[in-house]
Amino acid sequence: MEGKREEIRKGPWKPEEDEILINHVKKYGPRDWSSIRSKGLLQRTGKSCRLRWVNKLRPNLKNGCKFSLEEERVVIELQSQFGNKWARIATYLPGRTDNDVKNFWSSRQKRLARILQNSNINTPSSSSSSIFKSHKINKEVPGFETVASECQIQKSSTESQPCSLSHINNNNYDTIKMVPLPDLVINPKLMDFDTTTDHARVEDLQQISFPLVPQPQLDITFSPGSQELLARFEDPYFFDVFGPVDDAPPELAAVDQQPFLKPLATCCRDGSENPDTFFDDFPTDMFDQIEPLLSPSDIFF
DNA sequence: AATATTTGCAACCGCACCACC
DNA sequence: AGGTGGTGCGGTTGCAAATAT
Repeated sequence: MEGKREEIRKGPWKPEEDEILINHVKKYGPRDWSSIRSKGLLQRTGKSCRLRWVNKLRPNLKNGCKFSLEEERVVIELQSQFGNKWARIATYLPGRTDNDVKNFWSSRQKRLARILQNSNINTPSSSSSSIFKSHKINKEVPGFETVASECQIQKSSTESQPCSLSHINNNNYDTIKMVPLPDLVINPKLMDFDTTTDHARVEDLQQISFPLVPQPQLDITFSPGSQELLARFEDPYFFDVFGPVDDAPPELAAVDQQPFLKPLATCCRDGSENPDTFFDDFPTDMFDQIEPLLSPSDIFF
Protein backbone atom coordinates (compact mmCIF):
# COMPACT_ATOMS: atom_id res chain seq x y z
CA MET A 1 0.00 0.00 0.00
CA GLU A 2 1.11 3.57 -0.64
CA GLY A 3 0.94 4.50 3.04
CA LYS A 4 3.19 1.63 3.89
CA ARG A 5 5.85 2.85 1.48
CA GLU A 6 5.85 6.20 3.23
CA GLU A 7 6.47 4.65 6.60
CA ILE A 8 9.41 6.11 8.39
CA ARG A 9 12.02 3.64 9.46
CA LYS A 10 13.44 3.79 12.95
CA GLY A 11 15.90 1.85 15.01
CA PRO A 12 19.33 0.48 14.23
CA TRP A 13 20.84 1.30 10.87
CA LYS A 14 21.62 -1.40 8.37
CA PRO A 15 24.91 -1.39 6.46
CA GLU A 16 22.98 -0.78 3.23
CA GLU A 17 21.40 2.31 4.71
CA ASP A 18 24.77 3.57 5.85
CA GLU A 19 26.11 3.10 2.38
CA ILE A 20 23.29 5.08 0.84
CA LEU A 21 23.79 7.85 3.35
CA ILE A 22 27.52 7.94 2.76
CA ASN A 23 27.00 8.13 -0.97
CA HIS A 24 24.58 10.98 -0.52
CA VAL A 25 27.07 12.90 1.54
CA LYS A 26 29.79 12.22 -1.00
CA LYS A 27 27.62 13.74 -3.69
CA TYR A 28 26.00 16.62 -1.89
CA GLY A 29 27.95 17.11 1.29
CA PRO A 30 26.63 16.81 4.85
CA ARG A 31 23.48 18.81 4.28
CA ASP A 32 20.00 18.58 2.76
CA TRP A 33 19.22 15.70 5.05
CA SER A 34 15.54 15.86 4.39
CA SER A 35 16.07 15.43 0.67
CA ILE A 36 17.37 11.94 1.32
CA ARG A 37 13.89 10.86 2.20
CA SER A 38 12.09 13.05 -0.31
CA LYS A 39 14.20 11.50 -3.05
CA GLY A 40 13.17 8.09 -1.80
CA LEU A 41 16.71 7.06 -1.02
CA LEU A 42 15.96 6.16 2.57
CA GLN A 43 12.83 5.93 4.67
CA ARG A 44 14.53 7.85 7.44
CA THR A 45 13.86 11.34 8.62
CA GLY A 46 16.42 13.97 7.77
CA LYS A 47 17.03 14.29 11.43
CA SER A 48 17.83 10.64 11.78
CA CYS A 49 20.17 10.78 8.77
CA ARG A 50 22.04 13.73 10.15
CA LEU A 51 22.42 12.05 13.52
CA ARG A 52 23.71 8.87 11.96
CA TRP A 53 26.26 10.79 9.95
CA VAL A 54 27.42 12.97 12.79
CA ASN A 55 27.64 10.23 15.38
CA LYS A 56 28.76 7.20 13.42
CA LEU A 57 29.66 7.71 9.78
CA ARG A 58 31.61 10.92 9.80
CA PRO A 59 35.31 10.36 9.11
CA ASN A 60 37.89 10.32 11.90
CA LEU A 61 35.53 9.39 14.67
CA LYS A 62 36.94 7.50 17.63
CA ASN A 63 34.17 4.99 17.68
CA GLY A 64 34.25 2.26 20.28
CA CYS A 65 37.20 3.68 22.08
CA LYS A 66 37.29 4.72 25.66
CA PHE A 67 38.01 8.27 26.68
CA SER A 68 41.68 8.74 27.39
CA LEU A 69 42.90 10.43 30.54
CA GLU A 70 43.51 13.61 28.65
CA GLU A 71 40.04 13.52 27.16
CA GLU A 72 38.60 12.96 30.59
CA ARG A 73 40.54 15.88 31.88
CA VAL A 74 39.32 18.09 29.08
CA VAL A 75 35.71 17.09 29.55
CA ILE A 76 35.85 17.67 33.28
CA GLU A 77 37.44 21.04 32.83
CA LEU A 78 35.18 22.21 30.02
CA GLN A 79 32.06 20.92 31.72
CA SER A 80 32.95 23.03 34.71
CA GLN A 81 33.34 25.98 32.37
CA PHE A 82 30.46 25.54 29.97
CA GLY A 83 28.05 23.29 31.80
CA ASN A 84 26.23 20.63 29.78
CA LYS A 85 27.11 22.16 26.45
CA TRP A 86 28.11 18.85 24.94
CA ALA A 87 28.35 20.03 21.38
CA ARG A 88 30.61 22.84 22.42
CA ILE A 89 32.75 20.57 24.58
CA ALA A 90 32.98 18.07 21.75
CA THR A 91 34.58 20.67 19.53
CA TYR A 92 37.61 20.49 21.80
CA LEU A 93 37.83 16.72 21.41
CA PRO A 94 38.77 15.61 17.92
CA GLY A 95 36.92 12.49 16.93
CA ARG A 96 34.36 12.79 19.68
CA THR A 97 30.73 13.74 19.22
CA ASP A 98 28.41 15.56 21.54
CA ASN A 99 26.71 12.23 22.08
CA ASP A 100 29.99 10.62 23.10
CA VAL A 101 30.69 13.36 25.58
CA LYS A 102 27.18 13.25 26.92
CA ASN A 103 27.30 9.48 27.38
CA PHE A 104 30.71 9.66 28.97
CA TRP A 105 29.57 12.29 31.42
CA SER A 106 26.45 10.41 32.24
CA SER A 107 28.35 7.23 33.04
CA ARG A 108 30.83 9.18 35.06
CA GLN A 109 28.08 10.80 37.06
CA LYS A 110 26.62 7.45 37.90
CA ARG A 111 29.95 6.10 39.00
CA LEU A 112 30.63 9.10 41.14
CA ALA A 113 27.25 8.91 42.64
CA ARG A 114 27.84 5.34 43.56
CA ILE A 115 31.14 6.13 45.16
CA LEU A 116 29.41 8.61 47.31
CA GLN A 117 26.66 6.23 48.00
CA ASN A 118 29.13 3.77 49.37
CA SER A 119 30.70 6.38 51.51
CA ASN A 120 27.30 7.01 53.00
CA ILE A 121 26.91 3.50 54.30
CA ASN A 122 30.01 3.50 56.27
CA THR A 123 29.96 1.02 59.03
CA PRO A 124 32.60 -1.58 59.90
CA SER A 125 30.55 -4.15 58.10
CA SER A 126 29.62 -1.97 55.21
CA SER A 127 32.45 -3.02 52.99
CA SER A 128 30.97 -6.43 52.61
CA SER A 129 29.83 -7.10 49.14
CA SER A 130 26.33 -7.80 50.33
CA ILE A 131 25.96 -4.28 51.52
CA PHE A 132 27.70 -3.00 48.46
CA LYS A 133 25.41 -4.91 46.24
CA SER A 134 24.93 -2.56 43.39
CA HIS A 135 21.83 -1.45 41.64
CA LYS A 136 21.09 0.62 38.68
CA ILE A 137 20.94 4.23 39.55
CA ASN A 138 17.88 6.02 38.46
CA LYS A 139 15.53 8.70 39.50
CA GLU A 140 13.71 6.34 41.79
CA VAL A 141 16.62 6.30 44.12
CA PRO A 142 15.75 8.48 47.08
CA GLY A 143 17.76 11.64 47.10
CA PHE A 144 18.76 11.32 43.49
CA GLU A 145 17.72 14.84 42.78
CA THR A 146 19.82 16.33 45.48
CA VAL A 147 23.45 17.03 45.35
CA ALA A 148 26.23 18.27 47.02
CA SER A 149 29.49 19.69 47.80
CA GLU A 150 32.44 18.66 45.83
CA CYS A 151 35.52 17.72 47.67
CA GLN A 152 38.60 18.10 45.63
CA ILE A 153 41.94 17.08 46.97
CA GLN A 154 45.11 18.14 45.32
CA LYS A 155 48.22 16.15 45.91
CA SER A 156 51.47 17.92 46.37
CA SER A 157 53.51 15.99 48.83
CA THR A 158 54.01 12.31 49.20
CA GLU A 159 54.83 11.49 52.73
CA SER A 160 53.51 8.13 53.62
CA GLN A 161 51.08 8.63 56.43
CA PRO A 162 48.16 6.94 57.99
CA CYS A 163 45.29 8.21 56.02
CA SER A 164 42.26 10.06 57.14
CA LEU A 165 41.00 13.26 55.69
CA SER A 166 42.93 15.25 58.23
CA HIS A 167 46.08 13.37 57.44
CA ILE A 168 45.65 13.97 53.80
CA ASN A 169 45.10 17.58 54.50
CA ASN A 170 47.99 18.02 56.86
CA ASN A 171 50.55 15.74 55.40
CA ASN A 172 49.88 14.36 52.01
CA TYR A 173 48.03 17.13 50.32
CA ASP A 174 48.40 20.82 50.37
CA THR A 175 44.93 21.89 49.70
CA ILE A 176 41.46 20.63 49.94
CA LYS A 177 39.07 22.75 48.06
CA MET A 178 35.52 22.40 49.19
CA VAL A 179 32.90 23.58 46.82
CA PRO A 180 29.64 23.97 48.66
CA LEU A 181 26.65 22.21 47.20
CA PRO A 182 23.54 20.86 48.82
CA ASP A 183 25.28 17.67 49.85
CA LEU A 184 28.74 16.29 49.52
CA VAL A 185 30.17 14.65 46.50
CA ILE A 186 33.68 13.42 46.26
CA ASN A 187 35.57 14.46 43.24
CA PRO A 188 36.24 11.43 41.06
CA LYS A 189 39.82 12.38 40.82
CA LEU A 190 40.09 11.70 44.48
CA MET A 191 40.67 8.01 44.50
CA ASP A 192 41.40 4.91 42.62
CA PHE A 193 40.54 1.52 43.92
CA ASP A 194 41.86 -1.95 44.25
CA THR A 195 39.27 -4.03 42.52
CA THR A 196 40.17 -7.09 44.47
CA THR A 197 39.57 -5.54 47.85
CA ASP A 198 37.24 -2.64 47.28
CA HIS A 199 39.91 -0.57 48.90
CA ALA A 200 41.59 2.56 47.76
CA ARG A 201 45.32 2.28 48.06
CA VAL A 202 47.62 5.03 49.04
CA GLU A 203 49.81 4.27 46.09
CA ASP A 204 46.81 4.78 43.89
CA LEU A 205 46.12 8.08 45.51
CA GLN A 206 49.65 9.12 44.84
CA GLN A 207 49.38 8.37 41.17
CA ILE A 208 46.08 9.91 40.42
CA SER A 209 46.20 12.89 38.21
CA PHE A 210 44.44 15.96 39.39
CA PRO A 211 43.28 18.08 36.54
CA LEU A 212 43.25 21.68 37.42
CA VAL A 213 39.67 22.58 37.19
CA PRO A 214 39.25 26.25 37.77
CA GLN A 215 36.88 26.74 40.63
CA PRO A 216 36.29 29.68 42.83
CA GLN A 217 37.67 29.45 46.31
CA LEU A 218 34.80 30.07 48.62
CA ASP A 219 34.17 30.32 52.26
CA ILE A 220 32.69 27.07 53.27
CA THR A 221 29.29 26.78 54.79
CA PHE A 222 28.26 23.20 54.65
CA SER A 223 24.77 21.99 54.60
CA PRO A 224 23.85 19.52 57.31
CA GLY A 225 24.20 16.75 54.78
CA SER A 226 27.65 17.89 53.81
CA GLN A 227 28.70 18.26 57.39
CA GLU A 228 27.56 14.78 58.09
CA LEU A 229 29.59 13.34 55.29
CA LEU A 230 32.57 15.43 56.14
CA ALA A 231 32.37 14.11 59.64
CA ARG A 232 32.68 10.67 58.20
CA PHE A 233 36.10 11.46 56.88
CA GLU A 234 37.11 11.74 60.48
CA ASP A 235 35.22 8.63 61.36
CA PRO A 236 37.65 5.80 62.10
CA TYR A 237 35.48 3.51 60.05
CA PHE A 238 35.23 5.75 57.07
CA PHE A 239 38.14 4.19 55.29
CA ASP A 240 36.61 0.79 55.62
CA VAL A 241 34.97 1.96 52.49
CA PHE A 242 38.11 3.16 50.81
CA GLY A 243 40.41 0.74 52.49
CA PRO A 244 43.12 0.73 55.11
CA VAL A 245 45.97 2.93 54.14
CA ASP A 246 48.21 2.96 57.12
CA ASP A 247 50.15 0.08 55.70
CA ALA A 248 51.25 2.07 52.75
CA PRO A 249 54.42 0.80 51.16
CA PRO A 250 57.64 2.72 51.73
CA GLU A 251 58.20 3.19 48.03
CA LEU A 252 55.56 5.85 48.16
CA ALA A 253 58.18 8.29 49.18
CA ALA A 254 59.54 8.18 45.68
CA VAL A 255 56.29 8.97 44.04
CA ASP A 256 56.44 12.68 44.32
CA GLN A 257 58.81 12.93 41.42
CA GLN A 258 56.28 11.36 39.14
CA PRO A 259 54.23 13.52 36.88
CA PHE A 260 50.63 13.87 37.90
CA LEU A 261 49.38 12.92 34.53
CA LYS A 262 50.13 9.59 33.02
CA PRO A 263 51.40 9.70 29.47
CA LEU A 264 48.63 9.93 26.99
CA ALA A 265 48.04 7.36 24.37
CA THR A 266 46.19 7.83 21.19
CA CYS A 267 43.02 6.02 20.86
CA CYS A 268 41.25 4.69 18.08
CA ARG A 269 39.51 2.45 15.77
CA ASP A 270 42.69 0.63 14.87
CA GLY A 271 42.76 -0.85 18.33
CA SER A 272 45.83 0.97 19.46
CA GLU A 273 46.44 1.25 23.14
CA ASN A 274 44.27 3.36 25.27
CA PRO A 275 45.19 4.14 28.84
CA ASP A 276 42.93 3.11 31.63
CA THR A 277 40.68 5.74 32.94
CA PHE A 278 40.35 6.71 36.54
CA PHE A 279 37.37 4.53 36.82
CA ASP A 280 38.64 1.33 35.33
CA ASP A 281 39.60 -0.07 38.64
CA PHE A 282 36.53 0.95 40.48
CA PRO A 283 34.67 -2.07 41.70
CA THR A 284 31.30 -1.98 40.10
CA ASP A 285 29.60 -2.28 43.42
CA MET A 286 31.28 0.66 45.00
CA PHE A 287 28.38 2.94 44.88
CA ASP A 288 25.12 2.62 46.53
CA GLN A 289 22.31 4.87 47.57
CA ILE A 290 23.61 7.40 45.33
CA GLU A 291 23.13 10.99 44.99
CA PRO A 292 23.94 12.51 41.68
CA LEU A 293 26.62 15.02 41.10
CA LEU A 294 25.71 18.51 40.19
CA SER A 295 27.95 20.02 37.68
CA PRO A 296 30.00 22.94 38.90
CA SER A 297 28.23 25.01 36.35
CA ASP A 298 24.97 24.26 38.07
CA ILE A 299 26.40 25.87 41.09
CA PHE A 300 28.42 28.73 39.83
CA PHE A 301 26.80 29.81 36.66
C1' DA B 1 26.43 -23.04 33.10
C1' DA B 2 22.45 -20.43 33.70
C1' DT B 3 20.37 -16.46 35.17
C1' DA B 4 20.18 -11.80 36.88
C1' DT B 5 21.95 -7.35 36.90
C1' DT B 6 24.62 -3.52 35.26
C1' DT B 7 26.76 -0.77 31.84
C1' DG B 8 27.65 1.63 27.62
C1' DC B 9 26.06 3.28 23.61
C1' DA B 10 23.03 4.20 19.59
C1' DA B 11 19.07 6.35 18.48
C1' DC B 12 14.84 8.89 19.38
C1' DC B 13 12.18 12.88 21.13
C1' DG B 14 11.03 17.51 22.13
C1' DC B 15 12.39 22.02 21.99
C1' DA B 16 14.85 26.08 20.23
C1' DC B 17 16.80 28.67 16.72
C1' DC B 18 17.32 30.32 12.14
C1' DA B 19 16.39 31.24 7.32
C1' DC B 20 13.25 31.69 3.90
C1' DC B 21 8.86 32.76 1.93
C1' DA C 1 4.68 39.52 11.29
C1' DG C 2 3.81 34.86 11.10
C1' DG C 3 4.10 30.18 9.16
C1' DT C 4 7.01 26.45 7.72
C1' DG C 5 10.90 23.55 7.10
C1' DG C 6 15.62 22.43 8.22
C1' DT C 7 19.01 21.93 11.54
C1' DG C 8 21.21 21.55 16.05
C1' DC C 9 21.18 20.52 20.89
C1' DG C 10 20.32 18.29 25.35
C1' DG C 11 17.72 14.82 27.69
C1' DT C 12 16.00 10.29 27.69
C1' DT C 13 15.20 5.55 26.43
C1' DG C 14 15.93 0.83 24.94
C1' DC C 15 18.79 -2.82 23.95
C1' DA C 16 22.89 -5.70 23.49
C1' DA C 17 27.07 -6.85 25.66
C1' DA C 18 29.55 -7.39 29.74
C1' DT C 19 29.74 -8.66 34.35
C1' DA C 20 28.18 -10.54 38.67
C1' DT C 21 25.80 -14.02 41.27
